[in-house]
Parts: sequence; C-alpha cells; structure tokens
Amino acid sequence: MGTELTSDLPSERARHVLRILVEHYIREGQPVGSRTLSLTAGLDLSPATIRNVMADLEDLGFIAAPHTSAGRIPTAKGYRFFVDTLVRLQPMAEPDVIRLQGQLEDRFRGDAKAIASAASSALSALTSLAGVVTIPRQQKATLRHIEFLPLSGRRVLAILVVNDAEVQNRILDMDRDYTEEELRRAANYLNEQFTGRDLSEVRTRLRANLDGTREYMNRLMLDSIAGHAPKAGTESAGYVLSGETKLMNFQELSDVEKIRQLFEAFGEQREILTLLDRSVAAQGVQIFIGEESGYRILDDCTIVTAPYTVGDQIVGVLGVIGPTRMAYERVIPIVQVTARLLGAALNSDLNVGPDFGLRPDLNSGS
Amino acid sequence: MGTELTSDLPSERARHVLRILVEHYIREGQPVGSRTLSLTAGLDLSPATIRNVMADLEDLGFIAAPHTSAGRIPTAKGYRFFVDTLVRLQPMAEPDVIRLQGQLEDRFRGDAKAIASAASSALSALTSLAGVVTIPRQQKATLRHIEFLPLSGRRVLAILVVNDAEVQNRILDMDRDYTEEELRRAANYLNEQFTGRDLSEVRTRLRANLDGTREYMNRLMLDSIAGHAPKAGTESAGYVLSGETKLMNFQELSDVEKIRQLFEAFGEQREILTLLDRSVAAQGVQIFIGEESGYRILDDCTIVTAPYTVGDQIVGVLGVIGPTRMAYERVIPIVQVTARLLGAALNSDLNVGPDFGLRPDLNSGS
DNA sequence: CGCTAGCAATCGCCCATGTAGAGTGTCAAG
DNA sequence: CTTGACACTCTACATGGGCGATTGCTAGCG
Repeated sequence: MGTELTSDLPSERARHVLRILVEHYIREGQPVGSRTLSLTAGLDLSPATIRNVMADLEDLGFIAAPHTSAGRIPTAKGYRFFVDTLVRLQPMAEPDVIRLQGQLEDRFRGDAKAIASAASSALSALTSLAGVVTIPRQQKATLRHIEFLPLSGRRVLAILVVNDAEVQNRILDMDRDYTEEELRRAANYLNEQFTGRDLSEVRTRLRANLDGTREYMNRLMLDSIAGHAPKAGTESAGYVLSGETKLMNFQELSDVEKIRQLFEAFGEQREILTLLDRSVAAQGVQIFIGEESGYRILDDCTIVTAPYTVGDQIVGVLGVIGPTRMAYERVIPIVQVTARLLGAALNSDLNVGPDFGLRPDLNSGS
Repeated sequence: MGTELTSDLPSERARHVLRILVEHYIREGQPVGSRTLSLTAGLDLSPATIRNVMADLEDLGFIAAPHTSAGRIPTAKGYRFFVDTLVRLQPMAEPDVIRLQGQLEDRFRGDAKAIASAASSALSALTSLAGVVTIPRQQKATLRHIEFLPLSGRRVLAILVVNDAEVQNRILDMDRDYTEEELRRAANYLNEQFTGRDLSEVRTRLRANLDGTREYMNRLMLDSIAGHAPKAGTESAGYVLSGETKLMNFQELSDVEKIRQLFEAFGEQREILTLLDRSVAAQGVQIFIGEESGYRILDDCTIVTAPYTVGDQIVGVLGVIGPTRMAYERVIPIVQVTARLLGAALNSDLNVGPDFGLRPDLNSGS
C-alpha cells in the first residue's frame, strides 16, 4: 500500500494521473485503461505502475470501473476534485466574447425576457449543452410613465412604463368605482412627482405622504406600484431554457426514459428553479455534479451556474445543463463570462439607457 | 383472385376485416395475424379465408407486413380509409365536456395566450398526446386607449389598450424626433375619434384622412395601429404546445434520434405552424396521417386539427400530435369539442366582456 | 523500497448457431 | 367459395465459444 492511502488526498503523481484520466475520458467518452494512461500521461511509467496508482484512486473514491476489465471512469467525487483543483481553465476566445457581447447588448433594451432568452441561446450555442437563464429581477425600475384606465366592477387597469421602454400592466381590484377624472388626477400626480424615480423610492414616499385626506388615492397608487417585480416576464418568475434537444445527443442520456423524466422536470420548472436558487448564495461559478444536486433525475447531469448582477445586486442566475462528462475547462469560463456580460448589458440598459441620457428634463420632476 | 381486385375499394367483408384489424392494432400495438382476426372478427371465417382477404387488402395498399410472418399493420392509406369511412366515433363523456368547458371559460378573460395554454393542456390531458393550440388572432380588436411616449433615436413607444384590458406595446422607428406635445396631440386625436372602434376600421379611416397637411402624423398613427395582430401573444405569432413528453412513451417513437428531430421541429415552430395553417381552409376536423403531412419528421405521427372560430371568423387552430397509432375514435371528438368550446369561450369573452356591457358610452365615439 | 515485466483470470462484446413460435402462401378437397 | 393441411419464412430468444481489453498479483530488478 502506498503512502497515499493514509491521507484523504491523492499524491502529486496520483493527481496527475487523475487529471489525465478525466481529461481523456471527457474527450473520448470511453473508460480509460492503464495502458492508455501509460502512453499519454507523460510520466514515463509502465502500465503496471499506473495500475497501482489507479487502485489507490479507486480506493479513495475518485474513479470506478463500470465492470471488471473495462478501464476506469471518474466518479462524481472524481469530477468534483477535478474541477476544484485540477482543471486548467481555457479562457474564451476573444472573438467569441465580442460576439456574445454584441448579442446581449444589441437592442434588447428594456425587455427582460428577451435578453434572458438571448443569453440562454448563446450559452447553448457556445457549449452545445442546454442553456438556462432566470428572468432577471428588476431591481432598479425607474418610473417613466403611469396611466390608469377604469374597468368595470371596481377594477382599474394600471399601465406602467419603467426603465427605457418596458411596459407593465396589471388589474387592480378596488373598493369602489373611480371616475376617469379621479384616475387622471392620480396619474398626473404620480407622473409629475415621480418620473425618473426608482419604484421602491416611489413606494416609500407614497407611504410617507399618506396624510389621510387623500388616503383612497394613496391606496390606488400604492397598489399600482407595489409588487411589480414578480410579474416581470410574462409567465411570472421563471427561466428560459434553450437547446434542450442537444442533450439527446449524449450517449449517457440516450435512454428514452431518462430523457423523458428530464424534460418533464424542465417543464415543471420547480425543481430546476430551486436548484438555481441555491447558487444565488455563492459568489461565482457553482457546479452541481451528478448526485450532488440531490435530484435523482439529474444523477447523470452536471449543472454549471453563476449569478449575474446589476450594480452589486444579484438579479438572476444563468448556467448550462449537460452530462457529467462535459468539457469543464471550456464550459466554466463561458458561464463565467456570460454572467458578467449579461450583468453588464442589463446595467448599461438601466443607467446609460438612451432615454435618460438625452432627456434630462424628464428626470428633473418638471 | 377475388372480385375486389378489379375495384379500388375493398369489398364489404374486406372493410369489416380492415376495421377489426385497425381497431385491434390500435389497442394492442402488435401486428395482427389471421388467426387473431378469425377469432375476434365475428365473421366466423377460418384463418385461411382471412388470409385471402388480407392478401387483397395488402394488394390495395391498406395494410402491410413488417416482415414475412409477422401479422399485418395498417399503412397510412389504411388509417386514412379507416378514419374516413370505418371509424365509429365515441362521443366525449358528458362530465369531461363540462369540466373542459369550465377550464376554458374560467377567468381567462382577455389573455389570449393563457386561454390557448389552458386548451392545450386540456387536449394533452384528455388524449395523453401532445396538445397544440395556436394563439388566437384577435379578429375583433376594439381600441380602448392609445398613448405615445418619446424614446431616443427617433423612436416612439406606442401603448395600445384594446378590448377589455389587453395592453399591447411596440416601438416605432420614425423619420425624425417628435416632441411630447406632438405625440400628445396625436394620441388625443386618436382617442377622441376612434375609442371603441375596431382597429381595422381605425386603419382604413386613417388612410382615408391622409390629406397631406398632417401626413407625418398619419404615418405615426398608422404604424402604431398596423399589424397589431402578430404581436398578440408575447412571443409574436406562435402556438402553445403541451405534453410533448407524453410522446416519448410510445414505442414507435422510442428512438432517441427521432424524438430529437421531433422536438427540434417543435422548437423551430415554423414547420408545425405551416402545417397547422393548412387546416384553416378546412371546415371541421382535419387529419394528417404519417407521410401525408409532407414532413419527414412526422412520418410516424398523426396530427388531428380543427380550426376554432369567434363568430364565423376562424381565429386559430388547435389539435393534437401523436403516433399514427392513436385512438382516433376518441381523439377526433375531443379535438372537435375542444375547438367548439374554445371558440365559445373566446366569444363570450369578447361580447359579454365586463367592460362593454357596462360602459356603452365608451363605444359611442364620445 | 519503488518500479516493472509477466501471467493468469475476469468480464463484456460479438457472432454464429440452434430452437421455438407465429404467421404466411398455397393447394387440394369439401 | 371455404377450409384444413402443410411447407416455408422470418423474428425473437437463448446458448456458447472466441476475442480483446484490462485488471490484480507476484516475483524479480535496480
């Protein structure tokens, strides 16, 4: 027994072998034997010695043999060690970065779902995996314009234009009917006082102004502004998934039953969303390998995620879903960069948006 | 050789055999042999005789043997003859109809995409196939309110409220910048003249009024109204697909590669949409069996569609997608009834919608 | 003490072979 | 026209042997 066995960590040489093995397996998809490693490891060791090292690695739980006399393949723990300490990340090619940047910034101004969709497609195209992007929470939503229309049955239709050109609308159930004149006055008041302000600011100011004389109006106005976030996209909170079909190309997922369960999970959204939510806590790229996710359905899958931010607020999560055997050294930087660029695109969208640059008069409260 | 061979149509007896064969195959999914038919056909014929009949049916192209010495299975032509002349439709169970009606009428007022989505899910649940519903064209779109907001770069944000409380918005690229005052005047003009009118009417009237003096305004106004239909839902014109994953349960589609192509086609939307469009022409239920669709990808699939109407205008198409071997006698009535009920739900939505019942003043043109 | 060469053993994969079962086509007799 | 009988065909399934890849072990080497 080698000295490695006394420790939980493999020796330097074993780490090298493990790296070569994982890299090779990721490339070829076939179990890797001692002969192959002896030839490609660059260590100039005979297969027999390699075998000893592999036996150690197997004892430590990093690799496993699908059956006697096939080579070894990495376990989830093996992949974990690989991505944590062995992988040599391959930065994205500069042209790809520039193209990606263009796709994200290009005229998606204001439409949260569209830009999420673009990011998702881009992720899928770059990685040949499934891309997933949560629809960004609109942390900063600056009021541009508001309008009320009376409906029947004491309901009022509120139309908000926020940020550049994002139109939101919701129906408010009120205590009594309002005349058109009343609604016009309320809208005028809001437009005059609060155009260019952040919605949360509008909310607090409205609460402060609640002086009793016009309480019912305040109720109307508060409701119209309140809780705008959850209805940001069309389908309420959710994510955009792209390139799911690419997953069917992988042999390890070529079982129809597995694919079916996976796609059903995609449709349900719940499980995937809670999984994505977990990565909000983390700072950078987070990786769930196989069984680590805790969901049986994803046992053969890895999810690589990263939160994306506007300012220093996390507004969403993006990532890719693929088989555990994926090209981590390429995928991780792609997710990383996409998160940064998406954040940047959203940010420029909010702050140097065309409107507020050119029309300061709108922000001055007229 | 029997006398049938001189005709393109099978004899009475052959038709009976064909019916039993198709019914049996749909139920069991296994090729049907002469012995089985002899036992279940109720004709009291020996297997040998049945074999003669089957030979005739095979010559006519209604059935085929996957290989020597397996039973026969229906060809596309066989299914076609079956659904055209042999099938005994099984009306939907009354409770199911009532439940379906409830699902469709229930509080989806105004939201075209939501009601299409509900219909699609219902179709999928009732048939255990994939349900598909095009988002209804809003044939009658009455202008409720319009508003313009200036953006940067000669762009203008137009916000329309149509029908009850449906908010549409689009960005118009104009030739020059407009002042807020100009935009306000344009909006006022439209609101005063056309509130309560149908959008198509507004369009024609605007064209007629194009008198040169205010041409640029007309351009703006026309653009804001024009082509509102394609942007009805969120994702522009399209359809809602439900229960795709159910298709993976069928053995005839259990090949991963086939499934992949099918799902990619679903994602593309184009091919499916053109196929659905074809059934707009037809009056009632239309069926595309296997290769009849003209799309290789759908060779093993049947699509059962029906247009649905508001008033007497066809506003959309719905249907189901499944393997050619599906329970036609149940599926056809389900599609039929769903189309009728969806039309009815949309109709009640438009005509006795809460707004127009209670606020006739809005419709009178002020 | 670690590395290596050699060797027997193990196991999955592939292919050929054999067999059972299901169904067909045909033909002569009823 | 129908039927029973028979030979024929083809698939599905199980069986078994050979092949190749790879391992674990052990003895020997530096």
